[in-house]
Amino acid sequence: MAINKKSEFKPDEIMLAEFAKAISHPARVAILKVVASRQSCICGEIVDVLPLAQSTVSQHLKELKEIGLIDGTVDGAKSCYCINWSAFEKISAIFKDFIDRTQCCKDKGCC
Amino acid sequence: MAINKKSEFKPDEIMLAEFAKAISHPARVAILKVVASRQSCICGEIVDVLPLAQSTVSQHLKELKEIGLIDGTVDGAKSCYCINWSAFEKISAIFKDFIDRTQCCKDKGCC
DNA sequence: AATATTCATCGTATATTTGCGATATAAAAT
DNA sequence: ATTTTATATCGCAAATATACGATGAATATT
Repeated sequence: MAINKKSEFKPDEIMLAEFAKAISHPARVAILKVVASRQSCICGEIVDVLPLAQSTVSQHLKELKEIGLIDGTVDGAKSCYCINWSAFEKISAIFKDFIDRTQCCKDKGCC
Repeated sequence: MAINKKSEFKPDEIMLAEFAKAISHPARVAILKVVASRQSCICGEIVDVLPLAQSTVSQHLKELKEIGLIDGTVDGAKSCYCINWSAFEKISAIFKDFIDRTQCCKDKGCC
């Protein structure tokens, strides 16, 4: 590949693609659902309900944390994760905006 | 990796992840925007506005076609692409449903 | 008929992702 | 003090994704 062309696109296109990538693996979708439904939970609880090794789950958690969708705080020997709701809302808005703007092309025949 | 664990997740989690993957690259986001804004357009027009080689664009178009987001029809020597609106709406609904269901965890403290 | 245009596909190189076991670290329990 | 528990990180292997040039097939132009 040699060169990474991603940076040559528009900032909003890059941002949307990055957020989409964050939920582009069923494990991360599942993790978000578990964390959201329990308000907060420790890593071990997530490992228990996923068909993945602890180290793999930890890696997915790290990715979700890096994109900002979840927060992780150390609680003794445990790590407690929860949804970062303000980030979640911002990302949701970007998704909905993309959908609406695209949809508008169908309805109005313009953009 | 040896084993692909994706299939061990729930169907709706797999579906959401697949759709997210379809827009997880800025090139594909850009392609969708171009195709939608012009109602339909030929491959060459997309190549003209993207910083990618023709073969690379063709590959991204193929991915979008495989997930169903766009339709492609041969028009002489040219290939004409357009948004598959019914697929787009279905996918939009899946995204919005995920967002709403997650959001509900914040508001109601349950799921 | 010969040439040019348009585009999909193939082959290839490189980068990234996915997944796991092993290990390290820190806290908790014994 | 030792052992157990919880989790992050490292190192590795395999799978996927990204990107391009070359080629082929089909249509269009000359």
